[in-house]
Amino acid sequence: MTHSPVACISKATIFNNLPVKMIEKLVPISTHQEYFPKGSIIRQPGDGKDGMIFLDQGSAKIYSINEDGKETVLGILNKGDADGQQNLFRDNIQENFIEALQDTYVCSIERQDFQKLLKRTPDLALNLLNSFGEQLVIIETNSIRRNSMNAQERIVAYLKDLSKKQGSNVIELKLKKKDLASYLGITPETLSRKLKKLQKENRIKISGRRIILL
DNA sequence: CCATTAATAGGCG
DNA sequence: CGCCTATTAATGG
Repeated sequence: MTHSPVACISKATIFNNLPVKMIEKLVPISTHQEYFPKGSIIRQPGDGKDGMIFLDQGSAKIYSINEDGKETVLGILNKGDADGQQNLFRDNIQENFIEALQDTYVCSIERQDFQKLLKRTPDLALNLLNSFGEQLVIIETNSIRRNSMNAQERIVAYLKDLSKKQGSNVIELKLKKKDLASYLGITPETLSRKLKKLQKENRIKISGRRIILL
């Protein structure tokens, strides 16, 4: 498959309102189409990688590992999504893992290069800021849900979000159920039971990773 | 196929 | 609800 850097960058939502001219400026400072097979680690603590990444193809999960060796899924990246914008501004130590859920192609931009460009490109800064805001809302929403909603409510809320986002009552789960459970802050067992309960109550229909909202 | 991982089930605190 | 264990299903080589 041929790869156009411009097209690739355009797909990244943080850059999607930028004129082509500006995107072209990004091309020379970006690395394109690094390939990560399904299950491989894209980023991890101590890998020395510095900068942001975005997904050209595939999907990935962001997670951290606590003292007990258990992982908490913090978020999902889908095609066109970006992560690590913070790294463009501050010298961060990578504290999370990012793992490819499918065969994934990743493009990236280094902080140093980006900062220079940012200084001459105010529109870029604006877009980035908006993107930050969105992510903040998502993270906050999930955080609030974890604190104030019970397991079943969180599951339903999540399913509704996804339905809205995918524009259909038929939902395709990108995450394994154990990862989804982690993301929702519950155990896989509880997720499994609640889903079954919801199905029994005729609120959803489950077939594997496909769930239909009724 | 076999081996490993994921999902479900049931019991218990 | 989470944790533990057992069983079954799915996945990958």
